[in-house]
Amino acid sequence: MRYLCGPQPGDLSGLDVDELAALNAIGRQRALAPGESLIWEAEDSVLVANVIDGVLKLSSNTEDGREQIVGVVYPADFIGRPFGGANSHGVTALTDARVCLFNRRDFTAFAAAHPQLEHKLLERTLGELDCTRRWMLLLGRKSASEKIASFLLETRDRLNAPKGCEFRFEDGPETIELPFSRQQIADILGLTIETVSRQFTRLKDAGIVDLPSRREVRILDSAALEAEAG
Amino acid sequence: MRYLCGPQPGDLSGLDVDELAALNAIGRQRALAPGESLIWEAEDSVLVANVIDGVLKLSSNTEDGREQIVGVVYPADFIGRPFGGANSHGVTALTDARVCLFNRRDFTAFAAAHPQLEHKLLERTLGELDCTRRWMLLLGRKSASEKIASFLLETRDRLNAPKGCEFRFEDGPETIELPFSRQQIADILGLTIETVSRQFTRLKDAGIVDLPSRREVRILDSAALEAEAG
DNA sequence: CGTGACTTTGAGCCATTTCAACACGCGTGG
DNA sequence: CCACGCGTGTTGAAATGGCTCAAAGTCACG
Repeated sequence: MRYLCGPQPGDLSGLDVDELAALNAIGRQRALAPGESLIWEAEDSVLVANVIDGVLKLSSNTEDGREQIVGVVYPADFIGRPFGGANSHGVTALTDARVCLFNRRDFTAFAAAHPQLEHKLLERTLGELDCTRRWMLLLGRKSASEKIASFLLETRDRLNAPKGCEFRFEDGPETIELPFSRQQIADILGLTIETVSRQFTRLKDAGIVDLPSRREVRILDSAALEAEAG
Repeated sequence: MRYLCGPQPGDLSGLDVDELAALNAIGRQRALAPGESLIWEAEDSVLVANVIDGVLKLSSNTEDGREQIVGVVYPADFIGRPFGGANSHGVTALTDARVCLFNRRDFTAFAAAHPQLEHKLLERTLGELDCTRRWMLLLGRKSASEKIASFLLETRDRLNAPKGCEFRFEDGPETIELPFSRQQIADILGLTIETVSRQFTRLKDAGIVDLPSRREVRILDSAALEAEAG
């Protein structure tokens, strides 16, 4: 069960090599430091971007400052609204990141010339919609412990996503390096930072995970985690 | 602010009339009674459907029976996974409904022949993704009273969606006819049925709404509702 | 080392859930 | 026409999971 959205079957890497090169040619690259936001400037300025490297969050906020992270994007993911309306979510780098920006005019023209791209984008977007909807079950109906367990499993799978074709026959204790602070985990799961912290120490005390450092989690008993995930 | 997803700018009604007719020709119509589910049968059987009439829910469930409604679809909305993977959510009629079903083979062929359709579908899907993400803020971060207020405003807007081009200059007390039971409202908002009920009577006691019957809500003070929506 | 940001831990509280009883509306059948 | 039963909704009282507030602990970095 995957929630946070990663490379889908309709990954853009499925594009022709020369198409990809052409696409990159019309974009300009930009580096982001952790905490830095991509602001969608003027109307016909930057509207779409492709993540080259790093991890970014999409977030939604209430007027009084509460935040909900509504998506986490990894390399090869697309962000932005290719067509139509104003952009609706903040986009902020969680790690050092590089993105490739396109302005609307160029991107629209490119899409028109390459129906293949639109098709891939559609497949990708449908996949993300599915992921996002699954995540709603977690937000609306799961307890704190279920949320944490689901989150850890999800993040492990996401970070282990096959980059090449390495298969992983052995899955003993795996250490995952979280690109998130406790506060960000709380904002992903709809919890408070204290609850996240308490759940982590509970899992550690139960021998289900080990916490070598603030940003590392070593899963010792993934069966137990899966049982907790609900 | 709109959450539940309705006709987007990329509404399929933007298709040519003859294209729409051709699309309808390759589908078969099916009627559903309230509570009846659309099951996605064999691999290359029904995979996509277009809502003609009625209201349906998309829902996600935990193994132990908790449910979260992850989307509500109205006439002219599309449901299903046009390409790739297994369908991930249950689809159940909330009212009497009619849908137009397509099997994958036909639909894929049609899409290939009509790039316009894919484009519209992409716009539509991007819009739904935005709506769904906004809904996550509600699920993860809002209190029961904020959820209820948001829900009522959202449902009012959705049910009042312009069918023709009638503008509504006067917006005095409006009665909305909910296509949802209390339990379904709870499953949309990630609450219990009791909490939903209590919030409704609180709003009634405060003079913000009137409740002529179980399925009707008359909004008396929409400003107050908006203030509560967070 | 010292400073500041982040994290953990504790204690009390409160919103929502849980559990349980009751009310309403409506169709069926006596 | 009324009695009955059943699904649905409401109301109450008690329990509780997660939140809030507060303080102490860690770590990275100058």
